[in-house]
Amino acid sequence: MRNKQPTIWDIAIKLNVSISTVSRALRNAPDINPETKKAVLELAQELDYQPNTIATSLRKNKTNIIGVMVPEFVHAYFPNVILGIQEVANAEDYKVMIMQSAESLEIEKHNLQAMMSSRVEGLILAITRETNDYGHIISAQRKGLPIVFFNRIVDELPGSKVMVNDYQGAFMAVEHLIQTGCRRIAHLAGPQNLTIGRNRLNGYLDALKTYQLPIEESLIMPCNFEEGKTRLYTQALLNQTNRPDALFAVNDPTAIEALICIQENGMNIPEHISLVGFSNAPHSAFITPPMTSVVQPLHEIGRHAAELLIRQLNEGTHFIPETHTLDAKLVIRKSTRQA
Amino acid sequence: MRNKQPTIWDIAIKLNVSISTVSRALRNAPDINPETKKAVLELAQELDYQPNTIATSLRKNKTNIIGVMVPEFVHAYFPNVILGIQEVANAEDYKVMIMQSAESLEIEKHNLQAMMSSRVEGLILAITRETNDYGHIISAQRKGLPIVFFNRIVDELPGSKVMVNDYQGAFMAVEHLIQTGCRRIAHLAGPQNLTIGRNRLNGYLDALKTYQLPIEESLIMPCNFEEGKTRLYTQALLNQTNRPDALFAVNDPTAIEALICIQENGMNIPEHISLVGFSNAPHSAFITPPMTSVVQPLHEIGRHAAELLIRQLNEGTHFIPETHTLDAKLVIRKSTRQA
DNA sequence: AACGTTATCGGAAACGTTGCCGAAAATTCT
DNA sequence: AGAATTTTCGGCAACGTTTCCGATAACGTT
Repeated sequence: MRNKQPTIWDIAIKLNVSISTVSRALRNAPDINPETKKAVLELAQELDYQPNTIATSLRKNKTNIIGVMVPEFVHAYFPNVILGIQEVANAEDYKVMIMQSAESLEIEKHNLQAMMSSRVEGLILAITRETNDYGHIISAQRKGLPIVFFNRIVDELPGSKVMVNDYQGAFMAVEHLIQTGCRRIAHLAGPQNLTIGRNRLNGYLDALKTYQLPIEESLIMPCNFEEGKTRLYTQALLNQTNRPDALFAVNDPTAIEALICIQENGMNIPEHISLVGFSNAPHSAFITPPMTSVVQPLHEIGRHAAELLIRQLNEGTHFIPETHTLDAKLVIRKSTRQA
Repeated sequence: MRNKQPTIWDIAIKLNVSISTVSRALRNAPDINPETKKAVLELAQELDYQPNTIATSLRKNKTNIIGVMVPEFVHAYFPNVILGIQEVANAEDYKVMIMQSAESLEIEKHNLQAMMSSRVEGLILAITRETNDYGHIISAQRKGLPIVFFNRIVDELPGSKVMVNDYQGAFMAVEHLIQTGCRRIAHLAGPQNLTIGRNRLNGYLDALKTYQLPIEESLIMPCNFEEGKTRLYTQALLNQTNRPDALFAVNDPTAIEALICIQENGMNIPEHISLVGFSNAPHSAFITPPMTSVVQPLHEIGRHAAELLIRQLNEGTHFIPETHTLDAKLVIRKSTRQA
């Protein structure tokens, strides 16, 4: 059904010149008569000629495509990062090929092969949570595929990385609680085997130290991202005789669970107790009360990843991978007291 | 930097056969000795050979890529549709090339050119809200590009279409408001150049008529999907002396903006005012209060669109475009009163 | 008048595949 | 045995471009 699109051949025939000449006219080659160039361009316009990028890619051995693979894109996190990627990629005349691995290692492998087959020039990758074997990734890198990692970082793998500063984000959150008058600040902590859990705990601890508040073991609850547990630990905190006046949660789902528990106890946020989350997803703004949360610069993550990748593409072998750590931002809403 | 990947040439040399033979071995050609085939496949495996799809596409004049262009994908709507598209596309061995037009006609045109240039075999398209000139689309279709439209439908354009029954969904939503006792129901309307906007408005109007409620122009606000505008119009509604007791929003982002505005005015949902959205995004369940909303079968939309497109690709010129209309469902949550 | 320069162009190879056509080798049939 | 057939393979053109290299013509220089 697909009608053939016009080629430089068609243009050459109609103008009675060679395809070389047409080719020269269409790019900005120097050795061509301005008049013939004008004629070619006009005819190209008239025929609505679109260069066949397939042929160009084959000939030049360059696709101008960078791959992006993420575990999913139905939540706002990855789409927003991709937006940032596309911004700089488009500006640098790269196209973006997006794939999603659905949190499946099998699909990740398969997609990676497809990307190699499509000859993407580089890859921006967030691995699945079940990816514990890196053979396919290492193999691709060994074949010369530059990869930039983000969100899910594996220290052992070479390549540039873009991450957010969990420590600093946690510090700011707790600092804000302190500055708004809270003195007994509990932490609903994440798994300590993940750097994300450790870093956020450390930010919490250091903020307390900096402001010379005592650190109490009984205020640090290992919720570990586990649904249900948070509720129990929050209840335990509320039952303490000297109940905390603020909660810093390791992420937003944890914070929301705590919020529900607090409200069920008939307490008000932030009058009785302040609450801060750590955001993966920016819709924490829409709950009641809108939640104060540490938000990540999603756009910026994408921009940095794309910039790093494109720099590597340009600089070639003497590019040295970089790790960029971006600061998080504290967005103050209504779940904490006013300063 | 990119190390050259192995080609059938490399395999041919090492095995002392011709490239034709290697090619035959790699696809499932009949006229080849099983032993040589085995040898080729083993060596290909060992070298981790990935066929160059660029070359194949050029040679076969077939890219096996279908394009998808959407106005945005930071809200859950389009990503979920794309998921459905990918499901059937992958099953049929098509790859999906995703682009987003950022609600800009300029970008839409540019992307369409890029897609033509990349020789996508067909396109699944949701136009931007500012697309009122269809020259670029018609021109692409005239060149033989099959296009399936969804979400934003233009009746005048030929091609298959997948839509949800906006009229029926809107009718149900307003009917529910009426049945739960609301009498002054406002509509935060969408752009009237889009059928989606018109149909939802018509559903609203007909529901009012059916239940013999008066239609008031002052209750119909042209929010047009524009961020910021909704807030102003909602405020205007709340300022009316005889303020409405219910809002039916043309989509969820609009509804959420209205919700924020209402809450900022210190009013309660649904006690003071009921609110119904029309779902682009299924996380309307997680806001406070959880929002009553017309939900669309997003996955199914994607599946239908991809199936229609691929059928058209297979059947060629004697394919007759179809329009599929899928029913929406009203999910009653807490932003409307109980019946 | 013979030469070198310059501007402009055409020819042809190449990118990695596929697929047609025909050749050689192996097999079967008279 | 030779002929006919089948199996297996190699040669080659083609897909649409880019790019190198050399050719032609027009020009200016001695």
